[in-house]
Amino acid sequence: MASSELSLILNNANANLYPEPQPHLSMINFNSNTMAGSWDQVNPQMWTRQNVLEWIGFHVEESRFDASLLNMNYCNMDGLTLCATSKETLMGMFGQRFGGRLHQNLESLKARYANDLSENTVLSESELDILENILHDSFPFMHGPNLGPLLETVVVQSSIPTDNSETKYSYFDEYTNQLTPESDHGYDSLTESFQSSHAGSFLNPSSPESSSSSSDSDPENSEIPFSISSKITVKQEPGKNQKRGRGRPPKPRDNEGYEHFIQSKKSKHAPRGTHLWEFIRDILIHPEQNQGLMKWEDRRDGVFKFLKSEAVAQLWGQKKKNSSMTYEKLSRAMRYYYKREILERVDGRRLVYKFGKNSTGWRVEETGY
DNA sequence: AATCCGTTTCCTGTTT
DNA sequence: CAAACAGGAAACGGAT
Repeated sequence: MASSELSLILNNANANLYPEPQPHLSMINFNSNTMAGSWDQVNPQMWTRQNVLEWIGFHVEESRFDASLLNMNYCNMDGLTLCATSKETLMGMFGQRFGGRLHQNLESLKARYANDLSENTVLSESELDILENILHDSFPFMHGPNLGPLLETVVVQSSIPTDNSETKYSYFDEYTNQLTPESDHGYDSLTESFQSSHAGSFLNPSSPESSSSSSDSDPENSEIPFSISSKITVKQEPGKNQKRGRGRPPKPRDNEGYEHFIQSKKSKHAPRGTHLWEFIRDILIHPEQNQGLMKWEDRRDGVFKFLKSEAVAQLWGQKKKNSSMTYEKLSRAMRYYYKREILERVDGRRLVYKFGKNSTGWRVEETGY
């Protein structure tokens, strides 16, 4: 291949995949390992505040949403409260897109546990009254008609089966071509220009935590607008079907979840740029951008192939500011992934690899296509 | 300062 | 024969 052609490919691919560094992003890392957290194993109605935070964080990561625009007050609620929140309200709190996305995902999670719940989640009249009052308190900006659906969410939706096909990941459609699904290290990608143009206005207009990096973000003083589960309990047969994690829940201590929400990016594994496997994944899931560098061999199984191995290596090197990167060296790093089960071996097929169980963000269900 | 992690570099040998 | 694959060993650079 002529070197000019190669450099053209590299420049285009890099420009497409990684357009502009975006310093304001990635201020928050909700979960450095980016897999769904423990919330994924638990009925949303049983989520602790921590679970809710992790869940929001997961979606922030996954959609590469600019977390600094979140109003943290809106994130401080438990699962029951969350489940009681209507789509409209979520959109009001988190914006049309992100709120809608959260809602969609919440619906499918609720549906997943609908059967368990239908027999247990019955609120008494008095509980309903209390709930209604709480909801009024929690959403003072909402009036009459909005609360009806909110209540219905708690009482009715938990028993709705998975029939609302429209909700199933359909939110991905509008993101599909722009989003890099979750990634634990917030490196720049083509999603970011998208981010900045969509994350705007709705959130955080008055949030005290918004951008101030200084001393004012004091979680102790932040308001906690929602708390239902602390005042109301869902009726359950004692000891029956209590779908919650084993043992003692992670030490919560009010507002610590909030703290964690803010801090985790700083404290845990800070961003170190992308990992190789994420880089590869992102090439694959943006086929329109990848200049024929790689292709899926089996999309569902996560099997893929290098078409231009040296070009990919150059691109990787370019990203790491290492002009001497070669496929030979890159492939050594790939082979290290076998042990960690980020990749699986594919025997007898040259330049073919397969994503393993410890990789995320490449599946159809995750990317939406 | 020490250590850990995820590579990067180099190398020898094997397979396709 | 060339290109890939396999992995050991050691070095490296960033982060904790």
